[in-house]
Amino acid sequence: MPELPEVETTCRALRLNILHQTITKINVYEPNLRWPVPENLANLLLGKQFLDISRRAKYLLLKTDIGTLLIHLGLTGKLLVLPSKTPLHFHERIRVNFATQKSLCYIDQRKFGAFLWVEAEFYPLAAPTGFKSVMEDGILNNYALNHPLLKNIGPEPLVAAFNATYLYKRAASHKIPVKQFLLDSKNVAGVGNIYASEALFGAKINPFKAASSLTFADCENLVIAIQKVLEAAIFKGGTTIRDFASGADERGYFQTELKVYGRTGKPCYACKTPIVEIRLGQRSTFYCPCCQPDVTIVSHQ
DNA sequence: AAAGATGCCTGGTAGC
DNA sequence: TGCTACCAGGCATCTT
Repeated sequence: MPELPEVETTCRALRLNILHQTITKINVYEPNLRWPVPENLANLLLGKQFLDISRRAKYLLLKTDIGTLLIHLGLTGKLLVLPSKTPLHFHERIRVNFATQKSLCYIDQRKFGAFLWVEAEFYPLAAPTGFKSVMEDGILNNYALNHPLLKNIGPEPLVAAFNATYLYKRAASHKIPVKQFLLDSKNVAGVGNIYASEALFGAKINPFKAASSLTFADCENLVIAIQKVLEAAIFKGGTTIRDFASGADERGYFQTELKVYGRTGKPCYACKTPIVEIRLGQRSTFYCPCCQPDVTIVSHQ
């Protein structure tokens, strides 16, 4: 499933491959994604160019002069840039053809993704607090978009606004386990199930620990761990960008570096203790009971 | 008002 | 072999 690093890698690949190319044809083979694909999508996009491509959480924002195409990859979505003559993929739902004889192919087996349209009148807006650094860092290229799906999303994990001070303050009012806290995009954008477990391992924090009981030091460690694991995955994804053009992108980016996710019963890389799998908020959660001890306070008389 | 819990969408796969 | 349960991300909706 595409996590934030995959979406970011896709974003960068699209930027390299399809910016400023005139759209010549749009085929919608399956209009019933998570929400219906706008019926007039082809009319809207014909003759247009994508002038800017950015990411917010796990959403891709492809901007034209009249509006923005908002894409979410869902569970199984994939965007590939292929030669226009490439035969239709079995699970291909949408294809956007360019004058350059390239095509943007949206392949999504389970149709959980989304292709939505946001009129230009809803942007640009002043960047919300904390997002200016995105551009400054040169890591991401976000801009504000006034859309209901985006407006309640918390800070991007890789920007300066996401720091221990923010996290400590935010977590203080949330009594749920920190694992679930991290999965709520209102708290931090785009941290999915895999990276939540991985980051907690990196920070040596038990996933059951109440968010509100995190110490400031916990938050410092957690911010660093989240950023480290995401950046490492993005770096890895970056080395596979060429695959987007060849269509040979079948590898996934995170299979190599996972330390706890999916490693139930296997020895912890740090201490050899078997990794434990539990359910937390209907989600698989993995941790090392030795490296991430449950720190429930036991009172002694 | 804000936090937390639950349900839903699809389709492949594991287990029987 | 054919059936059911389960799982995934994240939004909508309901409850507290």
